Amino acid sequence: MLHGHSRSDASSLLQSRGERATPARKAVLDILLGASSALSHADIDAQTRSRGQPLDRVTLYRVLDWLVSHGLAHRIAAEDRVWRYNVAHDQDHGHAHFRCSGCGQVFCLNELRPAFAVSLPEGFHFQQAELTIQGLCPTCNKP
Amino acid sequence: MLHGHSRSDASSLLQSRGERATPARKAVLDILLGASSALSHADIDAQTRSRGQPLDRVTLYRVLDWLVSHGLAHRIAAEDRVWRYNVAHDQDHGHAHFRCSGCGQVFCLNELRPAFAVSLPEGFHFQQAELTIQGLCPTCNKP
DNA sequence: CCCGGTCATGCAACAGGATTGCAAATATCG
DNA sequence: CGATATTTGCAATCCTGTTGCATGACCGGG
Repeated sequence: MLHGHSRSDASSLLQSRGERATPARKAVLDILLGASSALSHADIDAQTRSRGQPLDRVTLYRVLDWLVSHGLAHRIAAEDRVWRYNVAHDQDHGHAHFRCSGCGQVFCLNELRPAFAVSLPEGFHFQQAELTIQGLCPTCNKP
Repeated sequence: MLHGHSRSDASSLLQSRGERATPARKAVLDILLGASSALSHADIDAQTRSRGQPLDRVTLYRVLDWLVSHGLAHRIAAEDRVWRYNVAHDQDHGHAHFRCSGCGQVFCLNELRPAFAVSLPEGFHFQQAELTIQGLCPTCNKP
């Protein structure tokens, strides 16, 4: 998987916010920056492990929570009841997600900003909407 | 909570499909028919218990699975990673859900059929879309 | 430079939801 | 009625995620 990010991106991203750039945070953020789809805790754990710098399960959970609460990552709940994370893109306007019914991977569709006219039943108060599209990802779509 | 369903609705619904109308299925389906929002396993368990006909945890899971796989119920995964169920309404066109950020309850919005122009990235194959709206339910919306 | 406090990490134990295996009970069909 | 298939219940297990607590790293002030 080719991509243009390097370790330093993660560091500088953290530093530019005046936050501590600890090894765990740098590693996790770097992994997220290099991912092409949203990653689960298990995915990230596997990557830290294969990089030879395994993190404690709990530490990983806490780093992810920290990244989310500091606006650096975004957390997605999918049908399989597993949290998935990706780097937060600009605003947190309710964007759309794509879930592959073949492999279960979740992709963020940042471009897609569907307009829909919402008319809720009496008494309901609207706050935010999220669109989830299900289908086949490029890999699973191949014959 | 007033509603017009009775035990016999569940029975006849099952029988009209030529399926076994066991006590467990009748009870669960009846509960679902009388619910105003999607119910979790715990919700349904509590109701069977308060009715004096408690079901085994596992039996309840299996009855729910059975109902879903036979098109009688619909299963929803919410942010809290708890399955919720409601009676399946006609077609299974991807409909919309409302999740209350106050109490966590999930409501099915059967009427809402938002139109959105989906243009997926190259290689992705569309199957179905689902809209989740977050906000406050009538109860939590009261001052 | 060192001390004291704050923040981060790791380990262990736990929690809650859901699933699996297996045996007993129940229903269906010939 | 008896053979067969389906349902139910119980126990044990799994999987994801959390909490408590002690240790270790970092930072800022003297």
